[in-house]
Amino acid sequence: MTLTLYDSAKAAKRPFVPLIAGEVSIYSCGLTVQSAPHLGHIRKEVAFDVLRRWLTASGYKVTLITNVTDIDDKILAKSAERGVEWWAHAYAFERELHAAYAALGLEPPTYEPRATGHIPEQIELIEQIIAAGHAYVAPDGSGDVYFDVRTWPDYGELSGQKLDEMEAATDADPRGKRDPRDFALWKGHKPTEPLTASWPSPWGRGRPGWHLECSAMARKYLGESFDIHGGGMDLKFPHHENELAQSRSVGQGFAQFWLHNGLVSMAGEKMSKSLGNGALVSEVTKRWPARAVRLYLAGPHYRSVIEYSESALAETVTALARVDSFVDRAKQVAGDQGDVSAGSLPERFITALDDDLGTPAALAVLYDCVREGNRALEAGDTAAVATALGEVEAMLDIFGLRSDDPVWAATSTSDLEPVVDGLVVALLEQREAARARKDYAAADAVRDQLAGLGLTIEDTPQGPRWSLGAPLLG
RNA sequence: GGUGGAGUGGCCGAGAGGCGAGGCAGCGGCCUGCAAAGCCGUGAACACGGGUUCGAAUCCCGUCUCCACCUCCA
Repeated sequence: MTLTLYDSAKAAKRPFVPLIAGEVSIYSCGLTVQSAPHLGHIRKEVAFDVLRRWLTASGYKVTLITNVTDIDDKILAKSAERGVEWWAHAYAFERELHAAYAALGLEPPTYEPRATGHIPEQIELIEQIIAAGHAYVAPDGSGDVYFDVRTWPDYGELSGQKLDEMEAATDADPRGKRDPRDFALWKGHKPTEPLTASWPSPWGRGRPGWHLECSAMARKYLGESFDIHGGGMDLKFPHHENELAQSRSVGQGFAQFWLHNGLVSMAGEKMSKSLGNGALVSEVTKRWPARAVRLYLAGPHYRSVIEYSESALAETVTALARVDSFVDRAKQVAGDQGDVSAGSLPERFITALDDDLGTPAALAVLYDCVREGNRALEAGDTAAVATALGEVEAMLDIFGLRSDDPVWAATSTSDLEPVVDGLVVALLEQREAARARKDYAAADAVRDQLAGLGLTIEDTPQGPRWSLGAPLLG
C-alpha cells in the first residue's frame, strides 16, 4: 500500500516516503498555553492522532513531537492581569490541555517539549543564524535579534507570498528592524516584564521568539531533516514560513511534508481565543459524550473547515450509537473478539486512509460494514457477524473510538453499573412475566418508569436489553 | 492589494469528466402486543452565467458570496 499525503508546500498530493525506512518523524505545532483549549485546538490533535494511528497500523514507528509554548506576550499579559506568576498561568493551562487530551482519548505525543526548557538550544540556533549572515542584533539597544528576510531569497516559498506584495505592517512598531517583515528570534527583556521571564544570552537578558522555539525543538528531537511538519492552516504564514527560513538558513533540510489542518469555525468565523467564542473542550464534553466529540472532529476530512454546530454533533451521537449497538449485540452472539489486528481492515478502508487520510470515505466503509453485520445478525449468521465485528472493531481502533478502550473508562458508567444492571434486570423480569400473561399495561408501566430514568428498553430475540439512553438534549 | 481555500440534496459531509459516498432526518414496508432497535425500499443536490465535450458537480472563462492568512491565534 502506498500512503499519499497532501503536501501544502507543494499544493499537491504525493506519495509519502519517510526519510528512514520504517520510521516517521512528525513535528506538530502545539499550543500556547495562555487559555483553555477549545475544539479548534483539539481538532488538530485529533487529526494527528488519527494520522499517527494509521501510520502505526501501517507498520511505521512514529515519533510525534508537539511543543508547548509556555512563554509569550499573551501569557505575560494575561498572567499580569490575573495577578499570578506567568509560569503558574502557563502550567495551569498546560494541565487543561492534558485534561482535554485525556477526555478525547488522545495518545500523548512522544515528547512534549516546553519552550522554556530549551533556552540553550535556541540561543545556539540564533548564534548560527547570525553567523550564517541571516540575522542581526537590533542597533537600538533593545537586545532584540531579528531574522533578516532580505538575505533569504526563498522567503515565502512555503506560503507562496511575495515579500513585496505583502501588506505593509502599517501600525507595527518597526523598532530596530531593517525591514518591517523581519521577525524576532530573540526579544530583549523589557523593564515592564518580570525578570523571571528572561534568560541570559550573548545579547543580554531576554526570551526566545515564537517562531524560533519550533525550529530549535524540532532539530533537537527529530534532527536536521524530518518527515512531516504539521499545524493549523492559520500557522502557515508567518509561523511556518519563518520556521522554514530559520532552519534552512543554517543548512537544514527541515520538513519533507507540510500538513495543515482546517480550522473550526463558529457562526461563520474562526473559533479563537481572542474572539472569546470558543467552545471549550471541557464544556463540550460535559454536554456531549467524549467519543462522539472525537468522531465529530475526526469524521470530516482534516483539511476542510468544520462549522461547529450542536445539531451536527447530535447527529454524530446517533450515528455512533448505531455502531455501538451493533458491536454490543454482535458480541452477545459472536463473543468478544479480543485483540483485533489491522489484518482485519477492509481493503476499501485502507485505500481511503491511504489517500491523504480520507476519513470520510473510511467512515463510509465502517457504516457499510455495520449494516452488513446487522444483516448477518438478523439472518443468524454467526460467522458473518464475527467477521463484521472484527472489521468494525479494527476500524474503530484506527479512529481511536473503540468503546472498550480503557481511555473512555473515566467517562463511562462507574462501578455502580453491576448494581444498576441487577436492579434493572429484576424489573425487566417482572415486565417479561407481565408480557407473558399479556398484561401489557403492567409491562408498559415498567418500561415507562425506566424510560423516565433515562433508560432505553429494547426487546430482542435474545431477550430485553437496556441501555442508558441519550443523556443529552431531550 | 497579495496568498490560500470554500459554496453539494431538509441538515451534516465526501467526491472531482460518465457508473447517484456515507451519516442524520423524512416517507413506505418487514419485524413487534405496542414500541425501540434493525433490515428492505424510496426520494434527492452540486452558487450563478457562458463555453469545451458524445457526456460537466468535476475542465475553461466570467460573476457573486463566504472563510483563512499577510498582526507572536490550532
